[in-house]
Amino acid sequence: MRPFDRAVYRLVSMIPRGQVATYGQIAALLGAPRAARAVGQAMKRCPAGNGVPWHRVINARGGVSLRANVAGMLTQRILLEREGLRLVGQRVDLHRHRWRGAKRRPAAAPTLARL
DNA sequence: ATAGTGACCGCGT
DNA sequence: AACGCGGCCACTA
Repeated sequence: MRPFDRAVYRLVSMIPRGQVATYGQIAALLGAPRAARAVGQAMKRCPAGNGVPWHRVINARGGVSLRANVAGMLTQRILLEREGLRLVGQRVDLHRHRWRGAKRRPAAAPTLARL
């Protein structure tokens, strides 16, 4: 398993029950604020039944993202509802449930480091 | 090493 | 408010 993937799973595992994080948020916490898509790919490859609360990762609009299997989307929504999240239509109320637990890392724009 | 891909994101119609 | 477009960057073939 790739280091990046592990880092993503480790972070996702810290999201408490009843709260959610966005792909971009996870990316930012990893120090790569522009790598939201990569986080999505990591989640896509997330092995099932490994204890990682994959359903707590949603997109910036509070919606469930899944291309391939529609069943997966429903599953995610059901899991979220089961955790008592307040849904506004098809979307999670981010203002209310966004995870604020992890500390930001020193930051210093990683994009600049690339120059 | 290079080119293609996408469970994203933010901004402009 | 909803939709489209282009940038992004880690991963894959």
